[in-house]
Amino acid sequence: MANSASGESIIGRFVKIVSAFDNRHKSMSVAELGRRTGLPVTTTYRLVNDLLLERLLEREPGGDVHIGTRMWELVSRGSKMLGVREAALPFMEDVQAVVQHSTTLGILDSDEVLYIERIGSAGTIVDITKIAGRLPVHATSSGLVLLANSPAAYQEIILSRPLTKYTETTLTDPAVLRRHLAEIRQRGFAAMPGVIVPESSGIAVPVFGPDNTVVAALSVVVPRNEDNTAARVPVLMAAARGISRALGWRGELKGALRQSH
Amino acid sequence: MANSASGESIIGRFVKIVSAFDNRHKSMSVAELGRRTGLPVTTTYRLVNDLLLERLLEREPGGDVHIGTRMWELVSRGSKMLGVREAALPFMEDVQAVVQHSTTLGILDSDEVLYIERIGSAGTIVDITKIAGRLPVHATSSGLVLLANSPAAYQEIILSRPLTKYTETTLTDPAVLRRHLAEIRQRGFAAMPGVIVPESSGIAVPVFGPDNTVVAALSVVVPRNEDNTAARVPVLMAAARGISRALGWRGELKGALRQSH
DNA sequence: AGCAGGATTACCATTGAGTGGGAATCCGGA
DNA sequence: TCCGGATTCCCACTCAATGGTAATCCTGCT
Repeated sequence: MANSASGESIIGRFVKIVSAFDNRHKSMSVAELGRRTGLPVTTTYRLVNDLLLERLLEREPGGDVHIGTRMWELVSRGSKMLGVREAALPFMEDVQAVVQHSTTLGILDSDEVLYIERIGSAGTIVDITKIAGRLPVHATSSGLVLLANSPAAYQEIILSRPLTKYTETTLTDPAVLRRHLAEIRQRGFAAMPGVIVPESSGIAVPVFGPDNTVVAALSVVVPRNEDNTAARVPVLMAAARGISRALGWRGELKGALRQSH
Repeated sequence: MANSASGESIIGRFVKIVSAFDNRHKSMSVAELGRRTGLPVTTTYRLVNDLLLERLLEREPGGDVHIGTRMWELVSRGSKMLGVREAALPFMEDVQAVVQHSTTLGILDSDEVLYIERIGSAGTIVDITKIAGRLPVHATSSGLVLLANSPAAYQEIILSRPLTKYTETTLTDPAVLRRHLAEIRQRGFAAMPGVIVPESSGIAVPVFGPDNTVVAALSVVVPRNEDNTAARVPVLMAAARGISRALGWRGELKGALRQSH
């Protein structure tokens, strides 16, 4: 589906171009953009011009281009995620005020955890979480909470793959994980010490949507030595319930009704 | 530049499609999408499929489509705005804790103010500001702060157009506005009672970037009757300085140096 | 079940937008 | 001034994109 010799659609090339920008490369010359994407020079320039016309890219004085405001605007107006993020923000601040380290909000996206918001006091802990960053489900507390509340079929897909062992405490045995997931589902939270970075541990709880499904995971990352789980879980749970309610969740009514059938 | 009868590029159509989604229409059937965009049926389906492949759009169980996670991710990783937003968030929370009404962060984007973040207590005041919302520069405190710190040429472009008078207090006379802008630039803040909605008034201050230019405006919206400007300005200014510093601003050094030449 | 009306997919001839190599031009630094 | 890279211009080729029409799939209604 494409006019190009390499057989890509314009949409594909568009994604390539936008993907060329990241945390470390927020702007670059068109020539460099061409190099990074591997697209032919002329093609790059033509496409970039189209994008500039639509203000999806913007040209800065030096000649370099960067992702345009329009792009952000389009996404923000129509994206469903913004609802969750906005509803969560005040509660996250509350959690952050108490826990003081690093509070994150993550959702499940194509077999990984995608962090859509993060609050962290200036110079805190080792926390590799970044906004719009991704981490594997099996090695994060958020991921395990999300996985535990996913359809069984999905769980099996994840569990049946080779799981990377990041640290000594990372769980990689499907059987052990399955047991853990059941526990998490029942207790309502996941506490994972040093699963991906040895020095810090994460605690996560589920956030519910109107239809009683889990839409996100709220979590805190704290230094492993002061990992006071018992005290933190209630704080997180209260915040998560607040977020859930703001999203239109009405307690566990539905679940109860379903059981009565 | 397009294959289409109507003479649009694919990029243009892509924008049309994404634009079809907004606050009130976060998901819809492909057919409706076609209607809203005015694109031929077949074309819509083909394009949507391309977008689904790249995960820029996502299909939900019912068959409706909505803007994909990938879209948000791409933008968030490369966009320059995120830096400002993230740096500002904690300070905005501080302001919000004191002022209690509604705190916003806005930037200048093609002759309007684009609000990139907003915090508001649950049920507060009349405040039409929305995240990713736009308002005219001449009728908002944020807009006036941004305009006051823009190149003179840009100011003149704005002032030379017909300016809508939203309420009795909206300034529309170029001469008066010019004087106001000078004042704002000198005093370092703008306080506008009921410029766009009669019942509420806004106070805004500039946020500086590393090169000492104004990159955003921090503002609060309060009920007009308790418009305690004198008390609010220092709070805002302190926060704005904090944000600026987080962005790499180093006081007014550069300005001072320039003067010494 | 059978039917109406819309959403979705399949088919297909047509064509001009997109393509990309190459050359000319425009920079900024040595 | 010269040089190397970035950017723009030029242009012939061609297949991806186009957009009708028609078939098929749903879904709710009678």
